Amino acid sequence: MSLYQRFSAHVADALAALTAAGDLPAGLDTRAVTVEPPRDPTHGDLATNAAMVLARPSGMKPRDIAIMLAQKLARLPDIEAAEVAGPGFINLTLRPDVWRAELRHIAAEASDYGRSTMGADHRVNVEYVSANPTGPMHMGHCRGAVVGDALASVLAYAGYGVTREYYINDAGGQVDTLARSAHLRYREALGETIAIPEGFYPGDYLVPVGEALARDHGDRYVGAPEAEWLALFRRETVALMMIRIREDLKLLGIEQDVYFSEASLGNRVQEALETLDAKGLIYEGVLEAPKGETAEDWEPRPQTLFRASRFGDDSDRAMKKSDGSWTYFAGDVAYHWDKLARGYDALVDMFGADHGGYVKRMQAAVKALSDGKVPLDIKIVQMVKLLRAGEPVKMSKRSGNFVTLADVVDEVGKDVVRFIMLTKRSDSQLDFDFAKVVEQSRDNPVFYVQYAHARIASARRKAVEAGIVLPDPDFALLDDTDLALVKAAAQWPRIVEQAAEAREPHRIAFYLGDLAAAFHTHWNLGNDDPQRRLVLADNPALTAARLALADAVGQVIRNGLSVMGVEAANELH
RNA sequence: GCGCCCGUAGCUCAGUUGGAUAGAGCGCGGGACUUCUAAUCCUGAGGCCGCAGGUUCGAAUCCUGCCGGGCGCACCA
Repeated sequence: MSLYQRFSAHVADALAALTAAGDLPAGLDTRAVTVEPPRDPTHGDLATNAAMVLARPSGMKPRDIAIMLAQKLARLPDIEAAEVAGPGFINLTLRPDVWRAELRHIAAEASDYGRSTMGADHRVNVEYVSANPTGPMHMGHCRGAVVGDALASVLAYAGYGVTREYYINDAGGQVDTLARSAHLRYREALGETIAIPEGFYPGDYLVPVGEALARDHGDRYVGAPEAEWLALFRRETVALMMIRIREDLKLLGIEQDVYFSEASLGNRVQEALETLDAKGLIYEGVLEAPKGETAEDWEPRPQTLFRASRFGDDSDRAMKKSDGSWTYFAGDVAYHWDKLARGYDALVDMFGADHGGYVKRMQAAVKALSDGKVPLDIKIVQMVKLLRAGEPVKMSKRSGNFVTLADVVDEVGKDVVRFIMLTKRSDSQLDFDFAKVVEQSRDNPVFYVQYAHARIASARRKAVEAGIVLPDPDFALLDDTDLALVKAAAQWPRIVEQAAEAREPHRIAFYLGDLAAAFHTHWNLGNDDPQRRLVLADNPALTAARLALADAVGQVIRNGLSVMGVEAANELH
């Protein structure tokens, strides 16, 4: 039980006692009662809004409730002061020993400090990346990959059962184009001089694919009609591309649990359609022409439609094209139907910004298929603008000349890429400047956090080098200035729960920045006052206590970084 | 025309899901330090939270309507 949960329970107990004594009416709804650290630290360590929330339903004045509640809370041994403030807040100041105990708690829990049970008994499927297997990973995929992966980690850390999943779009026309492009490279590998026509994939990455195909099949398919090789080339090329993609993802430390092939859906598409049909949600019809800009080639066509508009979408959506073949959407419906069948309590999809228009129909489908029981949360990930010392990096998709994920990881490192991708809310645009992200300065949050961790490690090294014999730490030696650091570290369990609840992993990065700042501030006190330094050669007892304090901060930084998929450094170069 | 996202300090962004006097970094003003706990630090100024209403004890946060920016708008994936 975290510190916050403990005091939450104290407040609940106090309210129950007041109710039992007849000071509060029975049956009050206390769900809106919160116990949180106030924004302004001068207001104490914790504050509760209980009196204000309960004023109306109890027909009492907030201050009257607050005074009664504060008196009860003030009697608790862990609480130094309980004061009524403002419109009816109760500000709680905890005894310093509470923070000393928390310090022991951090040390004891170590890498588990901050883990939560909030997600126990809940299984969540997080689908991310899901890049088309038509080329290696480039930077466009990178952010969704990192954010999705970190989100999955946050949820796991918060106790959810998490499946990390990748949907392979290996069934559409793009994959045929890929197979044809690979066939060209195959002929090239056998000695032909080829020209790559417009509309084919021109990238060099298909050269080794062509070589592999040539190795495996000889010249059997050189002059053969497409029907003889297309399916084979499609399958083998996709398989090779997926190997490549998984290697790329591994460079970022990402390994997903399930790689789900669209092509493997088979008759599940039909089954999903029938499931919807049984609910009366499928019909043959003609969609209205889109308003506004008149599409030049629009004409009314009868299609098999899903009544998405009943579930909040703007329009009904086609499951089958006018020629009777499945739409991409139909496959995705079947895929989500499959996920539902696997028994998840919640689904999360990461979408690129350009797929924003797809959100409502997907949610409509899941709502329809699960009878509204399983929420589908779709997170939109905005573009990353690549810069080099302030100048935009030029990319041309046509020539196949894009910045690959592998190149970027190679240049700046996995940890930098991952951290930077989490330094902003995922639905806002992000600048990624190759120069800035490796800069060693206060401006660079990666460095700033790593530097704090490295300083902590170096302080202990220094104590050892100085030959200081450290006794067991006695936290009674720590004063309020030291304990302020514990308060910052003790926020971690809350941050985990908030990030999981909001499904916003960037909160971890922001928190670590704050925690690092608190540590650096504490460290800097030693500049003016040598007695405030962590390592004091003439005071082994205080050194031991301060180093243990620093270790606790280091532990929390490590825990946070590990959720982000970033390694903590013990020294920087 | 419709839908979604966004609008917070000069700039880049946070903002504990409705809490108290709205925060951080950069930049700007002032100061400290000639060092190794300075790969800086302290401090100050800077705000109509796009605008106008509404909901309530209380709104940057929720609702409505405008204004401004981005994205998407039948069979592609």
